[in-house]
Amino acid sequence: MSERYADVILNISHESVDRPFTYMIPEDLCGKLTPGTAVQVPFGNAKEAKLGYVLALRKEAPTGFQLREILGIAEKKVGVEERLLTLAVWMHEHYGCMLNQALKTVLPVKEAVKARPRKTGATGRGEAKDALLSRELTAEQQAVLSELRRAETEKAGGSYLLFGVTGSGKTEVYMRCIEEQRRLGKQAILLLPEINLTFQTVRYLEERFGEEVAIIHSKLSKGERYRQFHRAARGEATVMVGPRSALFAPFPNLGLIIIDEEHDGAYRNDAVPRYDAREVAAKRAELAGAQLILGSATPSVESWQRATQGEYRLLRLTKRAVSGAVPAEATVVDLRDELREGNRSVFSRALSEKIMVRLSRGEQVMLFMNRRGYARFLSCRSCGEALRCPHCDVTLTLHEDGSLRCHYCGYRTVKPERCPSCGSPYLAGFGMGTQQLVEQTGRMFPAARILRLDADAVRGKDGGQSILEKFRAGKADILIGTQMIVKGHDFPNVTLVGVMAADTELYANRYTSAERCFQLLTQAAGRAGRANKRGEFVIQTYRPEHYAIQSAAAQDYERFAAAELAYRRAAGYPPVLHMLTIQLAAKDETALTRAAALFADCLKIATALAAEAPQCIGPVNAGVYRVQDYFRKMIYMKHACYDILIQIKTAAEEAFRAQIPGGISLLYEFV
DNA sequence: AGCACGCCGACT
DNA sequence: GTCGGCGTGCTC
Repeated sequence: MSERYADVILNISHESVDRPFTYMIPEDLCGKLTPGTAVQVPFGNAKEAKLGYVLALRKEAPTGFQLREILGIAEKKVGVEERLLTLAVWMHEHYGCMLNQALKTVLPVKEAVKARPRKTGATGRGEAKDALLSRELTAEQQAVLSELRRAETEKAGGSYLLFGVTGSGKTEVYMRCIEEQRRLGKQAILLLPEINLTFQTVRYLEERFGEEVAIIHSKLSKGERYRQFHRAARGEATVMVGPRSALFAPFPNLGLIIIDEEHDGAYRNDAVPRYDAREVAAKRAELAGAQLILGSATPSVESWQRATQGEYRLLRLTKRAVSGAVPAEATVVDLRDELREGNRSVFSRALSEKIMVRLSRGEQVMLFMNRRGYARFLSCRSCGEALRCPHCDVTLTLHEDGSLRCHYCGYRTVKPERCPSCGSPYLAGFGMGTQQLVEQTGRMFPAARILRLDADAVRGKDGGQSILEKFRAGKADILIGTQMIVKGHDFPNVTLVGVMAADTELYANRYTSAERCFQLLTQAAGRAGRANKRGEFVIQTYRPEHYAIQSAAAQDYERFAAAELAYRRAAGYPPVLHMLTIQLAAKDETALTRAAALFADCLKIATALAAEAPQCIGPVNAGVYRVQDYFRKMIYMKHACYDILIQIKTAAEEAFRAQIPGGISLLYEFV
């Protein structure tokens, strides 16, 4: 071995040392290091040795440095598999985070926790058996599987979009694919949105894969999490199931990555690095030569476009594998007509009639309203001023206990007696929230037992579990809530779902608002009617003609996707063009303005040097300009080629950092 | 991130 | 004269 030197990345979160350093490899470590090995190195004048990771081995040393020696291999650290390291570098470049932040993401647990006696799983064997396998596959499932198997023998890898209606048996297809990989001696990763990682799911998977499945979820302790990753690294586990972070399971011979409910927003990490698990999964699959399967009944438009353009192979499951469940019957109510006819209540006549029917039959109702609190804002009837948060550029939400709260920063104050700007005592609440909806529902249906589930109800005690259980047990007739209630939970006795104001989502100032609206409505529709009871679904709206509402009512995904893609094309939004958003934030507004202008200049210069010029918008103030006393400005860059955006961003950032001292935070996100 | 180096104010 | 403030700059 003539590789006498190693490039090491240090485990220090600071941009000034966020680059590799070259060290000599001492005699006794020769041949023992591979990319990803955790090592102890001397650094600067630091008294203690620093932890670092070998990034690459090299034969020649760079000149101009007095090289120092690696002290030794850091024990009790899981070495990073080489490809995972490559993945970290890729994430560093694509999401604008520091290398060591990317590393921390890729190796979620670095430190071994003292080995504790293993908890014997509370998993009772046998009970979940009936819920799974041994069922005959449908013809469609067979076809999908043989398609996947054929591709596997032709050449490893490939990406697939499994577009399957609810109840078409996607999960069974996943299970068979995972078993196939096991037979081939390869490992598989199954990603699920956190909300789907329920006790039942976990038990089902353990039934199916026994000791070979490693499951991670948010309630796991750090030590247990570490153990699961360690089992994957040592080959004790061959299947990793979990949320986004399960993507980084250190499997040596990964053969398959499945992302279930791929449209789910939970696949975007909201902390640094702001990665999209679907993109990272595609990259990891590419590096490992593994197959990638994205599954959904309502795919994201990005994935749909890729599938229709042949980048992903489209696999369809159009028929329900389970007989009985019928899609809910939808009614769209135009709220403008209600007002015209003199109905000033929040319940349209159609909705209140349908609620009455359910109540008389002893069936349950869910009402969805995407705004918590009592009233959206409090404003003065004399001068028109609304009460605003002193730290953010938003109005304060009125809560039923008389408090005024900021939903951005958590600021709280009591409702004043008089208007702070003119002294008038006439303050009135506008815009209804869930708390007021509970009140109004109680007035409208005095006999009904009502429960509320939103972020406020969830806070504290058991995270809303008792509310859900109470409702499931039939101890209430109507459940009122925010989007929390439409995700995941199934209540067999719910036969009516009402969306109080479908438009709130549409008016959100984002290019994805129609897609979000469609997804929420589709999920809400899915809550109505199970098995033998036909469900009904009522959408109240001021824009009944909108394609998101029309296609959600018709439960026609493809119609929605076509309309949405046409809109994205016309407006030049993703996935037609890639869009990089750059957010600059600072407490000092003047410094921010200066920094934003400087960044824009750096972008201009970087653009001039690049082969192709992206479209740049901004700097403009963020939709909510100030949050928690930080001012925020945005710059948007759009271009058909992803790499051009990365290249220009990287060059601009370098020039920018050379000129700006600090106090300005910079955030990148591909949207 | 750490730690040293360096160049100006009040102390035994 | 020197002890110590933290601005600036470097670490393979």
